[in-house]
Amino acid sequence: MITIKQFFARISPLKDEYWQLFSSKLEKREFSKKQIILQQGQTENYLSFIEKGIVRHYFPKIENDITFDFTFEGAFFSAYKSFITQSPAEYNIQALTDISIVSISYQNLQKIYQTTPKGNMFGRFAAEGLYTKKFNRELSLLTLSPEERYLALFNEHPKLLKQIPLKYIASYIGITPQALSRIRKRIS
Amino acid sequence: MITIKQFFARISPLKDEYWQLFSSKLEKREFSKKQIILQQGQTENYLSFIEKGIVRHYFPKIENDITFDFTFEGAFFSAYKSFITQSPAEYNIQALTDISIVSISYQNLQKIYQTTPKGNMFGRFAAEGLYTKKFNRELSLLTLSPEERYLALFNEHPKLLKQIPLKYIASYIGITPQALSRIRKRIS
DNA sequence: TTCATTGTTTTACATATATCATTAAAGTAT
DNA sequence: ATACTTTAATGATATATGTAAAACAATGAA
Repeated sequence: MITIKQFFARISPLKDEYWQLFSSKLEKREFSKKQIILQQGQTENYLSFIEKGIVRHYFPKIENDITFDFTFEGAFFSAYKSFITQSPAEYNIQALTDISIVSISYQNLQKIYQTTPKGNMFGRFAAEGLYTKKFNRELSLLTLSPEERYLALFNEHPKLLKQIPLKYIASYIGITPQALSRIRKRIS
Repeated sequence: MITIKQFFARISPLKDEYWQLFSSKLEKREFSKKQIILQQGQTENYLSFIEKGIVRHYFPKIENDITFDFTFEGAFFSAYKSFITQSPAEYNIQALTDISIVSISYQNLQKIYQTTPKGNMFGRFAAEGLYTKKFNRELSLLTLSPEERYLALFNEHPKLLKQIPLKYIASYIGITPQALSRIRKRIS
């Protein structure tokens, strides 16, 4: 469990007065395991911070979903393109565990942008974080083997990973569930 | 050859008055083939539009560079993270051909942001484009085979691809030059 | 033009993953 | 508890890519 307040406290340029403004706009939301948080075709209304739990981003397919992202405790998520353009999302977001998230709506974020000159700081911070994550992901897919990607993920989130079904992790790594099962056997 | 003015004409929300303001800040720059546009460690000062030529983004390595991006005519490029945070770039950007680009500096872009209420529109547009490119790239690396990635790239830029050394394309696709050589033979 | 360097292709072999099939285990619903 | 469904593990086989070495081609510098 990591509260958004703790998270903010670590971002030095964002002072108390900003937090006051910001926290007044936050909405606490809860979802149960396997629940769909955002469905393909809906427009993303929130930028969300995970206080507890794990979230999965995927393209729903008849045969096999394509899982392309996980978000863990202490990080922001959103169907970002849908959020900033306010157009329909291309994919689903799902709770993999029971989760607690804290969200700010598109409308409220716009208000903050307009209320204070430093308003954009948070939006930029979130955008940078999401962009950096995608960038690192690209490098991971480009330069590491599936086994190395699994180990990297495992080292970052050893406990949390145990709560994710193997087939989703396999898809995220870019291999079949069979192959991941063998990798696990090999490295154990 | 695609001018930035033609590009702007296609973005309907950005009207003439915006173009007037914007174009006055643009700097035309030229680089010759193989020239380094931005070196690792330098801070990116520009967001640039390619009117003519091809650009390569890569991590310089002793043994083998890691080429992770190409930008072609008619698109924007920047060491984006370096640009928005005004901190040192992690990688190199190089001209693969003689190129003509049109750039706007960080300072001038900030001025535009402050001058007009619609100022952010352009910045957002550029950011969206770069984010979308990374997103599609992630899907490509996740769901396509190296051969399929090569064919996709080839179909998008059949002529331009001929101007890029095989080893850079191989790195971008995530395979060795030998493997790409075999793929080319196989599909020809 | 010549020589040296760099880039590309080819061959041989090792290996990891894909695919298909089967069995075991876990999870879900009745 | 039982039956049913989904997920995971295992085995056999095929294939694409990695690696290493060598030949060949293209490029650039002197």
